[in-house]
Amino acid sequence: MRPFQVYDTRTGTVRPFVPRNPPRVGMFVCGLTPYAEAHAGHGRVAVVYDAVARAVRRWGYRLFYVQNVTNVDDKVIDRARELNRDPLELSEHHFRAWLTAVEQLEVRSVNLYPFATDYVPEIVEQVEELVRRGLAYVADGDVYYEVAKFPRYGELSGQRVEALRPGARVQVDPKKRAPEDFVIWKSAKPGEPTWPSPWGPGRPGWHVEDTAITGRLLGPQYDLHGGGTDLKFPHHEAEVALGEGASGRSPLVGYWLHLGMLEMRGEKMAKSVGNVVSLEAAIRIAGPEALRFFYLNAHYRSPLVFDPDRSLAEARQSLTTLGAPYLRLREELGRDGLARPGRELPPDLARAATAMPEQLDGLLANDFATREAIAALFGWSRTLGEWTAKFDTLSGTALATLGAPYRWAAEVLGLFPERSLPRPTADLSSLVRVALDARARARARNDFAEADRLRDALAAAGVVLEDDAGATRWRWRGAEGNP
RNA sequence: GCCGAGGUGGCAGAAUGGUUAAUGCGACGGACUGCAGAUCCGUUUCCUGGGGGUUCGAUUCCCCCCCUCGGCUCCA
Repeated sequence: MRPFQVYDTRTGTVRPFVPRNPPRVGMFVCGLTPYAEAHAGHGRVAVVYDAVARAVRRWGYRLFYVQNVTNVDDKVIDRARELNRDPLELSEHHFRAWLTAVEQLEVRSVNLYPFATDYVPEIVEQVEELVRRGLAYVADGDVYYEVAKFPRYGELSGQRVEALRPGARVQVDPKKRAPEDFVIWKSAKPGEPTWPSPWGPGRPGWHVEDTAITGRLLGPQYDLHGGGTDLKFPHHEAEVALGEGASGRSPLVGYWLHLGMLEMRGEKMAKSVGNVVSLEAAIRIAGPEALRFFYLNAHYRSPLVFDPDRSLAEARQSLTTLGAPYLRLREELGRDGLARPGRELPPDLARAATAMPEQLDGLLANDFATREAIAALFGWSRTLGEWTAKFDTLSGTALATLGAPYRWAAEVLGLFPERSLPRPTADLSSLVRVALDARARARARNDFAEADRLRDALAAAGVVLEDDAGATRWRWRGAEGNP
């Protein structure tokens, strides 16, 4: 297991990571409330924690990664009512769309997406335990957590209960003993999905679902908890109070990893502002590889400016530059294979290539500094710049050696997925070659009108040409992740 | 008001108590092209919100102020 360090919000410091039960690591990330289309900010959550999970696994830990789905809550119910749809069906629909989107983004590391409604028995059990311990009280079919009974409340976020401004955004519920108390079980209202409970039919409050799920799947104490920084308070603070209150053990979470917000030209991305770019649209505009690159091209804790007119185009250009040598390598290897004869690498270059993955791990092991790793990868692409013209002289093994840093990026950062490889369709390739020959002959007799006509026709068929010194290269459009 | 995260070149965005403050985008120039594109090479010396302090030295550490973003108890 490779040691690494990580910033923990609770202590406000970067600390060496020490799992509770090595090599096992439990990680929970607050997932979607699928009441509407996911937006580009949600995509950052999916991609960043995916990269975290990939790295932790690469470093030899046995990670179990859970991302919950809040498929029943006020927003889901309200929205379903507006649309005259069933709430659970509505959230199921948006969750499916979410899965489709994140799969395009190469998010492959989540072990389980538990739905809140599948954990109602665990939720009820936890609420009962809290009532039994005197930390929660029943009022008219609702159950509230009594914050005053949990002295550590506020430790995660640094909030002092007496300094809060009650009702700043949310109406204070008159049934509460204190404004800071929060509901953990809600009595049924007409037309809402409900479940039986000792306090009558009702449904879970928001915060408990997470601790009930993690209690069941990860135990009373686990290692990593992620989510947007906007959830730090009250949601994560409430999770601490619930989880530690119910189990009597502290801390609930070893390391809290909070993700910076995606900012739309200095404003938060929000439906009310009307500046939301849906995740699906961002994927369509940028291409999934470039969008993933965009998210990882900043430190996860920093806010990240998302300018729809610039960010995605810039990410796409950057990724093309970064991957250009790798694209060439894969073209050569895809055609001739590893056994291809040719020159071997100068020893220092071979050594540099072999050493890169370890260096990249080292950079990432410092609080998941994906941006640092990407900068180093750009350095590698620049090193290969002068070699790209000579790739056709190198042996297959030499080419594979040069590709090591990119394979690291594919494994850990999820860049350069296999699907962006040139399509190896030999029969079509021979047809393309026929057209290229015709075009070469046209050019030889200076018939450029005919040459351009052939080039345009090939382009229309998805074949991109590059005239280079002496030779014309071609590849399928989309090979660089450009649909 | 309180809590938290931030403020770095035209833009995005790293890092650091100390020679030229990464990297990318953009821009400009060049190579290659019939042209275009892609690719490659080079240039882009005057960039760390403001004011104090500590220090031989501060962008980094401390204090005050300004600004932005997130949160303030079922919230986008």
